[in-house]
Amino acid sequence: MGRQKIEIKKIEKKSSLEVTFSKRRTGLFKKAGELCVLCGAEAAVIVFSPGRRAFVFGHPSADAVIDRFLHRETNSRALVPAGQVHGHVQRQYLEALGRLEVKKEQEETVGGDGEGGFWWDAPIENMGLNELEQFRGSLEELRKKVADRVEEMTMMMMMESGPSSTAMVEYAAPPQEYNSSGGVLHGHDLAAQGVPHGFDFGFGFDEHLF
Amino acid sequence: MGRQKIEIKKIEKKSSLEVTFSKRRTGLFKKAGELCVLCGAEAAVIVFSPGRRAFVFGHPSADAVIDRFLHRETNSRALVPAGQVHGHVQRQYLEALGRLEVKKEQEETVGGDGEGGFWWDAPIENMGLNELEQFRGSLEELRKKVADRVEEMTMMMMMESGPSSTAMVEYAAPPQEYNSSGGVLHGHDLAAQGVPHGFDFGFGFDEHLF
DNA sequence: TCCACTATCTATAAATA
DNA sequence: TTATTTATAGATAGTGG
Repeated sequence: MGRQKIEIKKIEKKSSLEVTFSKRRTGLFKKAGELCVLCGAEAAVIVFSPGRRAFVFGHPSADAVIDRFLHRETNSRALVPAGQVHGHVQRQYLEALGRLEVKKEQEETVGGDGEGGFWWDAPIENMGLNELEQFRGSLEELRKKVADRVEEMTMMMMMESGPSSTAMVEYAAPPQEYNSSGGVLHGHDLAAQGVPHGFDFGFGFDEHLF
Repeated sequence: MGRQKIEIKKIEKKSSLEVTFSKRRTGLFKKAGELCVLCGAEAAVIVFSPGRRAFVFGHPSADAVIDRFLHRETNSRALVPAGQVHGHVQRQYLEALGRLEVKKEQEETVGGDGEGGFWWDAPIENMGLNELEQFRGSLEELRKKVADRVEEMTMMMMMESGPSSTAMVEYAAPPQEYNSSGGVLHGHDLAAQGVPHGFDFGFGFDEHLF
């Protein structure tokens, strides 16, 4: 919004950066305040400037909101960064990449023979109604899993700006399930049964972000 | 911004409030993200919906920023003695951290070894931009594939029910669901109770100088 | 069916380069 | 200060629980 469009990447010119920081921080706080008033929400915003100064907004107060958050006294369906993860992830990723390649090849031969295909390519022509219904449910769950994953990745990519990363991931999980599971990156439980998890077809920040 | 100007005061119509909350929260997070990228800042935003759910944004992570804020890990020219005001919260934070650690461990086991996980569960946190893009492409492909498959099956099932069935075969999920459009206001807006109405922007601003 | 969001489209108000 | 990009009000539909 301004005389010209800008790319969302780090501003190099120090003076511009400072001006922008100041203006946008103000705008951010204002919007947070409006959200609170308009919707009766409670919110806290903490911003550290590149110069390491802390700016805080809070309603009813930053501490109150943080406190409430830390208590997780709610169905934390929080969006939190999936960020900084442990060292061996890199290796995991490489392995995953490997599997990915395999998958692609398999996909190319889809329809060919039953052996190389995936469960979702099973012939449905001969299934009974019940079987079909179940099968479809599984497909839908898989679809959500994938859709969620795509969304998550989109978020990550939006924020991606070098080696550091930001993303919003659903912390999901109602309170009672908290101790046993609670991340979108899961889905193992069902996977073990050969049944993919969840479903949804909403893409959030798919197109008009940044 | 929008079809018409609105006053910044609590929205009374519940359905509008919910829609507005969702949209503005999204916008707020986006702006926070832009501020971080543009200015190399770190920020956390915590929002509690009137429905009392927590939504959190953070870069590099909400916990990191909150931690930094609570510990005043900056050149302490703090206006408020950290220990005094925040001691309580700090302890809670540590407790929360503990829970978090547990969660992380669980997450780590997901993609742990080659077997058991699916490729789409690969950790994306440390992927580079290119890799992310590729990965996302694959996910999108899969998503389409699955979506098509679901559609095909839906068709099949409709045929399968045949001309005899009384049609109302509640399809478990997507094809045609009822809609829940506009809501009558109900009233258990608990969160709003504790929130002072009609504020004029004199609240909550708090700059922590260091 | 209700609840609490989330998505999408357009016209227009606001943020901001 | 503006010109211009963006966010979002309003209307409506869809989602998962």
